[in-house]
Amino acid sequence: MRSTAEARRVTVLNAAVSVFARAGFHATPVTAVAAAAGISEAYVFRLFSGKLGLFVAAAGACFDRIADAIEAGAERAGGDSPEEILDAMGGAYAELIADRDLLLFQVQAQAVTDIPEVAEAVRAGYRRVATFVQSRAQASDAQVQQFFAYGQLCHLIVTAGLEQVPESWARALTAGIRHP
Amino acid sequence: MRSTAEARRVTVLNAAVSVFARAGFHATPVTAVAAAAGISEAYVFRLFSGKLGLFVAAAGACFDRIADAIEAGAERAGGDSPEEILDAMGGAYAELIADRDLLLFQVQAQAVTDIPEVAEAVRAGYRRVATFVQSRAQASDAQVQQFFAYGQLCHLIVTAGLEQVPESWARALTAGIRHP
DNA sequence: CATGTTTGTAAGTGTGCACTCACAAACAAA
DNA sequence: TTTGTTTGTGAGTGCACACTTACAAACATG
Repeated sequence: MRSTAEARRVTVLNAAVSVFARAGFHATPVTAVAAAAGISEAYVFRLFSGKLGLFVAAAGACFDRIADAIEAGAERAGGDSPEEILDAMGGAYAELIADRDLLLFQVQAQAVTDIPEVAEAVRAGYRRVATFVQSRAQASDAQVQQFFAYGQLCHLIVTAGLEQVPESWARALTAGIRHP
Repeated sequence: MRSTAEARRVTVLNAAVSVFARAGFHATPVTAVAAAAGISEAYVFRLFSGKLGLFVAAAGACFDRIADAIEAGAERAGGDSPEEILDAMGGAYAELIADRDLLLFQVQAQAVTDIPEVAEAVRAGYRRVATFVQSRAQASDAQVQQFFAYGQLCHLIVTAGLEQVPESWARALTAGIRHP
C-alpha cells in the first residue's frame, strides 16, 4: 500500500487530461492513461467506473482548472471595468492553455457530446465558467458572448496549427491572439 | 453493374459526412458508412484507400459544400460594403448548417487533427473558405477574424446543446445566433 | 501474532472492427 | 459466343482493447 486511493485518483485524472487530449476518447486506450499515471490498467478500472466514468471525471478536473485560473486572473485585473476584468481573465486563460492539454481536452470532449454524460459534463463546465465571467466582470451579454467566441477561435487555431501558416488568411485569424 | 464507381463515390461521401458527424472518426465503423450508402463494406474499401482516405475525402466534400454555400450567399448580398457581404455570407452559412451534419463533421475533423492527413485537410478547407471571405468581402483582418470566431462559437452552442438551456449564461452565448 | 482491509497486479476473456480475398454477376467488344 | 473489364459481395482473419477475476502484498488493529 503505497498511496491512498484518493491521491491516486488525482494522479490518474491529471494523466487522463493529458492523454485524452492528444487522440480523444475513442482512440486512447485506458492502458495509455494507466501507463502515464504509473499504475496498472486494472487499478484504473477499480478507481473509476469504466472508461466513460474516467473521461467524465477528467472533464470535471479540466474545467476546474480553467475556472480556477480565470478566477485568479480576475483578481489581478488592473481596474474594475468589465473590459479590464475580461482582459485579465483572457490573459490568465491564455497562460493556462499554453501547454495545450486543457484546450485540446475541451475539443475532444465537445467531439463526443453524442454521449449524454459527456454533454452534461461539458455543459456543467461552461456553466461554471460562464456564470463566473458574467457575474464577476459585470459584462454585457454581448461582451460575454465575444469572450467565448474568441476562446473557441483558439480551438481552431491550435487544432489546425494556424500559427505555423504564414499565409494572409491564417495571419488574419491568429492576429492578436495571446501566444497560443 | 448498376452504377459507375465515380457516382458511387459521391453517394458514399454524402453518407460519410452524415455518419462521421454523429460519433466521429474512431467511433464509427465503416460498416455504418457502407450501410448508409447502401453498399457493402468491402466495396467502400475498394472505392477509398482505407478508413482514413474515406474520412479525408469526406472532409473535402464537407468544405466544398460550405465554400459553395458562402459563395452563393455573397451573391445575394444587399450591397457592396464588407458588413453587408459578411452578413449575407453568415446567413448562408447559418442556413446550410441547419441540419447540423456539416457543422458536426467540422468538429469531428478538428478533433482528429493529430492525424497529419486530417490536419492538412482541415487547413485546406479553411484556407479555401477564409481566402474567399477575405477577398470577396474586402473585409479587414479583424472583421474576418470575428466572422470565424462566431462561426466557431456555433460549434460550442450545438455540441453542448445550449439552445435548450434556459439559464442566463447560455442565453448570453446564443444571443443573436441565427437559428442553430 | 492473527485477522481484516485497502492497495495493487498478472493474466485472462470476449467482442468489435479494419482490412483482405476469392468469387460472382453485369456490361463491353471481338 | 468468348474474352476481358468493371462493379459488387460473403465470408473470413487477425488484432486491439474494454472489462473481469483471482491472487498477492502492504498496512492497520486487536
